[in-house]
Amino acid sequence: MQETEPRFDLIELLFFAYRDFTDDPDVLLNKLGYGRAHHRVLHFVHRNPGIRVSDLLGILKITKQSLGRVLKQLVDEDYIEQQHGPLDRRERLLFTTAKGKLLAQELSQLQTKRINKTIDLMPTGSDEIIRQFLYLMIDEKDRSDVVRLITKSTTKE
Amino acid sequence: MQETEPRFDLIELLFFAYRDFTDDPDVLLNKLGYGRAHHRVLHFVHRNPGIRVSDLLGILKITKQSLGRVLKQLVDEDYIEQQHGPLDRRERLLFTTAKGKLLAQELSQLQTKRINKTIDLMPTGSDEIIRQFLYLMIDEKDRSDVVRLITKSTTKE
DNA sequence: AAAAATACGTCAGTTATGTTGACTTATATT
DNA sequence: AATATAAGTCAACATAACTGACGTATTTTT
Repeated sequence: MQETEPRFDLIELLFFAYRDFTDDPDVLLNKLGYGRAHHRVLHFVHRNPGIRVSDLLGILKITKQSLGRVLKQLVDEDYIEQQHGPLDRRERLLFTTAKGKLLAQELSQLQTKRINKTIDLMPTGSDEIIRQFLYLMIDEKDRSDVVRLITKSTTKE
Repeated sequence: MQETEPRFDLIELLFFAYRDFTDDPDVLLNKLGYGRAHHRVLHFVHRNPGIRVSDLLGILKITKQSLGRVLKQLVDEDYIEQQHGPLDRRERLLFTTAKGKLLAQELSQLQTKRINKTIDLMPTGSDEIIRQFLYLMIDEKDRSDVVRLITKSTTKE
């Protein structure tokens, strides 16, 4: 059996980089009594206004029950609102409220700052290499879904 | 207030890439009844043979009680063994057993395969850019600690 | 029109992983 | 001898995930 030399450098850098990357939002979220689960839900609703519950489940890859708990809190506290689907009334389409948009922006600002500080220190063209690396690290079967998500609405307002 | 344009592309790529990156080991670990916490402990003990409990706590940034629970299982099931410190007998230095080394290797093989498959598809020199990016994403205060960890023992055997 | 499928929600119980706080034991340092 | 340190332990709790079963509204199929 051929043993590939382990890439401990990248394995460990990914671990530490991701930990600090998620820590900035976590600090703000904890002040509001929210966790990372709320962040993910708010983020993807913000980025995909009118997303259906079942599509959100598909993105997050969690169960309906898990989503239900955090979604209920976000709706109760007026960060997210639900509307019946115009064609199919069974659907509950999800939107961020003004309050929700603001929080989502604050959270993405924190992460954007860390990213921009980093990119600014690197050679021109690095960001394209990094995007490509992260893209190729995703399971092949999921890549087209991710591209569709990322290239979507720039959420201008 | 100046609004920086949010980097949704990198924010979301990081989310999906990290999810799939950790999913490979998770599948194997679940078969053994272990979770991600066990993985982290096993990994850092494997990479730092003879590490003290308190230093491991510093790396993982969890409490003694949390570590205690998973560490006890790994010791009981013969993946990790403890030895008294030769100079200070209060210390319990941690080592992987043969069984533990094997599992740690299998887990890092899975992650290494994903990394190498990715790097192979990219232009020469990309890995240095990626390393730099991940390094600079880490909190400045922690970078020297991380470098010390990463450049350590290549765990040859 | 009736039956089946779908979208969503909910109740109840479980697991994994983290937390605080208080205390113990062994050993080293002052 | 007194104090500090390294590690472990007991108890209680929080969060975020899980499974399984079931209910309700609505749409689609037969």
